[in-house]
Amino acid sequence: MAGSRARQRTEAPERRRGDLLDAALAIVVDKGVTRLTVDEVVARAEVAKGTFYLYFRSKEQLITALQDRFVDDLTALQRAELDQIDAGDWLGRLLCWMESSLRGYLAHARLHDALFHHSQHGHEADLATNSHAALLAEILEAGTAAGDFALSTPRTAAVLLYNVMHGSAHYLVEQAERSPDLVEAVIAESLTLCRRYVDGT
Amino acid sequence: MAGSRARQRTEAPERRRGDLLDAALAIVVDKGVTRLTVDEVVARAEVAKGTFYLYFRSKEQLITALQDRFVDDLTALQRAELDQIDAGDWLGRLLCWMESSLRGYLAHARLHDALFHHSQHGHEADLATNSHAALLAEILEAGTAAGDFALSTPRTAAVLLYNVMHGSAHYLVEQAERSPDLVEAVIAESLTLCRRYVDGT
DNA sequence: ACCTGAACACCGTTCAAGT
DNA sequence: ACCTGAACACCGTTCAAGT
Repeated sequence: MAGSRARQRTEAPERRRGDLLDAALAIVVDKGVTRLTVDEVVARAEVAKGTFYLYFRSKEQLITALQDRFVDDLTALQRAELDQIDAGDWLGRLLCWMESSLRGYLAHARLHDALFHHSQHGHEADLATNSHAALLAEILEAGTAAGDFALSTPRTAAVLLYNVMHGSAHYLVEQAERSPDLVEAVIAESLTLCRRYVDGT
Repeated sequence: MAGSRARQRTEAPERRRGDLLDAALAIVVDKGVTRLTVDEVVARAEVAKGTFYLYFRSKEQLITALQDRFVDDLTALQRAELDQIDAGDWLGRLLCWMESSLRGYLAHARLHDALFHHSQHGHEADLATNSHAALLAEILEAGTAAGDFALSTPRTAAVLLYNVMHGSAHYLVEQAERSPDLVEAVIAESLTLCRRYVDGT
């Protein structure tokens, strides 16, 4: 999207780095992480091969940077959605988090799958490094404090529910014959699980 | 474990294949899939490099074969555990599946992590190809038929609960300071989730 | 300071030649 | 039929030389 013509000898470093990330993103989307080569990244970004290593320590660190950007973007979008919900409606927030996460991941299925389904160190459900899971933890803690949720350890519950969401999204992405019905069924069942789980007995 | 001395010029093909798998397994455990090289596999199995390609189409197919063996072994063990539970106790079976899966994965944490946390095509929650998830689906269907579980779509529920288990196990494996307390807390919370979820309202 | 691209090292895969 | 290992191809990383 950032078309640069008549490139100067040197660019603002942040711009260069962004160009490389954008180039890598496009490649990952259509070939996956494994078949992405540094050669192709630098060709697309129109820089020499050595330049790549001025901005990234390795191919692996490039992928990590892409993952971070992906999660941060998604979380920011969701925070905006959540802000539309009435203060105090904690169950509503939880269901919103679950449903919009599932739909969000599905909307970016190819990228999500390509980025996360292979890497060495997944943040996955780690509340300390995954801002998306942390958002869920916030909701569960607040709802529990408000007396709406019957959870003895909201942060542990966040890990479990994050995995329900993440695994379900992944499952839907993998299903070759992914009918809209299947998507809706999995989302509905995920919301039922949320409701019953936080409700206590 | 299978010590072969004074190797013959040719071996029984199944034996050869097993030797290669065993060699690969040992390497994966201590270096991970990415740093496993075909060179090291053939060195450990004491065959020439070309021989590897008589038994496996590629390095990737070797990893898939290792994954399949891992899941099959684990499922077989669990089936034996489940057979010890009173017929008709479906909640007991479900809780047994959840707890013993978590403990089983943790016991083989390094291998599980090394094998599955990077691959291109995860069976993950696919009931058709993952015999371990299928076992859970069996329990949920039977328990629902018996009227013990209030699940409208047991097979979808199986996907969700499989992801709770798998994700939680993975989370525990990742946690650097994994205290026994954390393990117990996550297991207890997983069982609570199971109970509340299948119980209905 | 930032950039270049040739050279290097590593490793997955193939294949002509052996028994 | 099964096995060998040298040769090939590919690609991540480095580094001496340029502006």
